[in-house]
Amino acid sequence: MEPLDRIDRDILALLQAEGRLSGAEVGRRVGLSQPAASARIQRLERSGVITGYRAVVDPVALGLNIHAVVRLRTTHARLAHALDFASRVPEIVSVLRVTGEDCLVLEVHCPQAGRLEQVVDALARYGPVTTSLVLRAYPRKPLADATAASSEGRSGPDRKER
Amino acid sequence: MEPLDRIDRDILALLQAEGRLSGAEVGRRVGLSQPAASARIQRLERSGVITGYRAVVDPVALGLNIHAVVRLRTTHARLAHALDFASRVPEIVSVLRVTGEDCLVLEVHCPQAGRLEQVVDALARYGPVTTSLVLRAYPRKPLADATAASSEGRSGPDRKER
DNA sequence: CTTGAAAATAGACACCA
DNA sequence: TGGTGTCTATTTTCAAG
Repeated sequence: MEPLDRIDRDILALLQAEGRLSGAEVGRRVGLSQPAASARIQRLERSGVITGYRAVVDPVALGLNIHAVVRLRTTHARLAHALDFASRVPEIVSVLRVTGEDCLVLEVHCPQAGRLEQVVDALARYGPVTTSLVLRAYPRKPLADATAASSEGRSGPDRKER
Repeated sequence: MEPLDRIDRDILALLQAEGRLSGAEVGRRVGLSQPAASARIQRLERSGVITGYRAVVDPVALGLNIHAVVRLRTTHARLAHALDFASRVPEIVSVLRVTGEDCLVLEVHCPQAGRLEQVVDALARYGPVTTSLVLRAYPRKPLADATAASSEGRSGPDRKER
């Protein structure tokens, strides 16, 4: 679990943007030979930094025209049931258990409003629900290493670049 | 933009789970020859169903120990500035513009609470903010084609399997 | 869509700087 | 650790059925 150096961070940025790059291509872009790049990638995979690779699919291209964020406020007793329900509904693609008034923040992709209504109604069995339609989803950003420089000022001890 | 058949949906499920599968391996698993599988994958890519491939990175492995959902309620005039700010802060990895009281739902990954405080404070310049710490993120599910069968009942016209 | 062959590439290894 | 060269395994592309 060594801290990642500059090259590791570059590799992560590359692979988060283009997950199918070959070791040789990654090497080319970060200034390393193919074996060296492949070795680093393997190290990142084995150490659990890279947990997998996913194809990204466009919801609209699948007819999933409605994207919503649903917040659910439930009781401790009902939480497990709500989670179980959420895990069984394919339209609920993301489940976050959070602190605060709401207990769960869910992301839902549905073909039409009617289906969203069904999902929301079903969720409402577990507690009060707040539904927001997503008007626009901005492109998700890659995760950057905590030691990487940020654009905003920081507090705490001086940052030292390794 | 033909409707996807069963095999296309299987391929999407496979690739959303394991984005680096080869055409040959995909073919094996869906019962197709390698050229046929590769052709379908290309078709899905070119038609915009598959928009890319990403490596998935573990935030904790990067020292990003704090994961939060921040909801921002801002004015129309300030919205553009808030979006601009969000795009410049690497810790803000997801931005959703939504309907309802809140205008934006943001996901933030920070190394420590101090950094989250900075981000939240900065966001608060654009309007009232509600912050929830993520206690647990359940694994994201693959997107399933709208024509695929769901576990819950549905309304509207009878479903017909093709 | 399948099979079969060819061309291109990627990944793995051994050895050296 | 990284670079080079090489060898092998895979992949992809293409021609034909």
